[in-house]
Amino acid sequence: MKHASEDIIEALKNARKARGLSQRALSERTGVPQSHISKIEQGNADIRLSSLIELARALELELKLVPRKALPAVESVVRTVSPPQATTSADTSKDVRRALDIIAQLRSTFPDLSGLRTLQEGLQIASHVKDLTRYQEQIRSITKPIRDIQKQTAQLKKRNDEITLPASTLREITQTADVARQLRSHLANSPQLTPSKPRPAYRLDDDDIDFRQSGEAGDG
Amino acid sequence: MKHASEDIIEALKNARKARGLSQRALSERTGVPQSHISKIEQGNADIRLSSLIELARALELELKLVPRKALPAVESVVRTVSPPQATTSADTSKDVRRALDIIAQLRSTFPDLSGLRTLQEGLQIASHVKDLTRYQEQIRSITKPIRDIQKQTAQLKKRNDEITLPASTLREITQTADVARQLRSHLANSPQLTPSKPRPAYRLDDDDIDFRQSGEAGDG
DNA sequence: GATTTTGATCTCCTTTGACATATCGAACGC
DNA sequence: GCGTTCGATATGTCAAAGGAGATCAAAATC
Repeated sequence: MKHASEDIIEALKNARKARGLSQRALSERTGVPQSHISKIEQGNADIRLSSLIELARALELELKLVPRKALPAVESVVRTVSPPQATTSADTSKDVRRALDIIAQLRSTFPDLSGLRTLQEGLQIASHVKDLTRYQEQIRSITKPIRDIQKQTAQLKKRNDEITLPASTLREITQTADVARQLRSHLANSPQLTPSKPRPAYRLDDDDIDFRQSGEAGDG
Repeated sequence: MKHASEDIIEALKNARKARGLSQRALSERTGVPQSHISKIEQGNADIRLSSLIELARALELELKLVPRKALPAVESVVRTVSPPQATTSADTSKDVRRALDIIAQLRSTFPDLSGLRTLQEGLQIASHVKDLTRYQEQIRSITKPIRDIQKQTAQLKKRNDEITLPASTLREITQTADVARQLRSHLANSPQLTPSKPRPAYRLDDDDIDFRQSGEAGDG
């Protein structure tokens, strides 16, 4: 249905996840059925004000009507007071591992997508870095699209025999690959990389990649 | 029905009035029937998110989900960016005159309510002050309850023959009377009072009161 | 590999918002 | 007085939310 409410709904969803709550957990706190929460987060329900407030309160959020004029200032304040989020480095590592699994699947389905390999390279290097705190944002911007793509293909798999990727998805892969390339060069210069335990000539795993600033020059 | 949505609804209502829009005018802009807007502002409708956003946008407001932690900061910012409101002194004078009319009615119905006399005194003094800008807030906090009380009694009048005031209303009158007393003492010291045209020994109108710090001491 | 968790989806039924339309009393202006 | 505007209400219709289930596939966990 997609209302103009997207932002609010998105914020609600993010808040729930940020607090580590499942839909069912939130359902128990609020009395709102899980099925309904799902519909809401999907954007398939035009929720009532009382319900919205109820959900928001359970997530320690308050609904505010702010003058359009004051919006930028308010957003800035919110960003300052409650920083982007405290994702732990451990969470990020988990994300990386999960994304690598997904990429492995995807690569077997789409062997000819070079972008996937670039993504894999970037993430594999990242998976060997102990503290990913500094790279959280970059990594998230890689892992998130990957999960999205997987969901897409999963849906396609259910219906069709033939799996095809829409142009938009291909473009997303390309863009994300750029981020992965950036990440790789950042990490290559990182003091964090040399450490851990000595690895035989940088050969890491079975399918692992040599990540010393390997040429591949072109960046776009 | 009274949901926790009160604040939002109140803000919406205030925003409409601040922009000088009638319910019908807002209705035309948004397509939402006036009858519905009335119900909403009355608190008798649990509005849907899409409708709320629509109304808000028409009033140049944006709905925001802000972390409870950031609330004070946000409220402060909003106050700074969009100042309290520009009620004109003329509007205030009008409010005062209207409230005086209402009090006259109320006093004839409830001759034994001394609080009403205190209110009348304060407002009558105010009605002779040219520029009420400095006292807008105080005056509003007097006139608003008066109008509310009138609405209550008006409703009672429709049903019953006997008109009685609930204890809560009596308490409201007492509290408001305190504000009126404050206002009177403020105005008594105001340079604005002496002015206008010479009045015969401060006898103003037919039912007017001598407002040089007149005793009347007792408050109960 | 087996089990639990999670989120999406469906059904059945009740409640209620949204809209249209009309009326009402109070207040204001002419 | 007379017409207008304002906000509050009433009635009837329709679509969608709310609520209580249950089911299911994919993920996460062990």
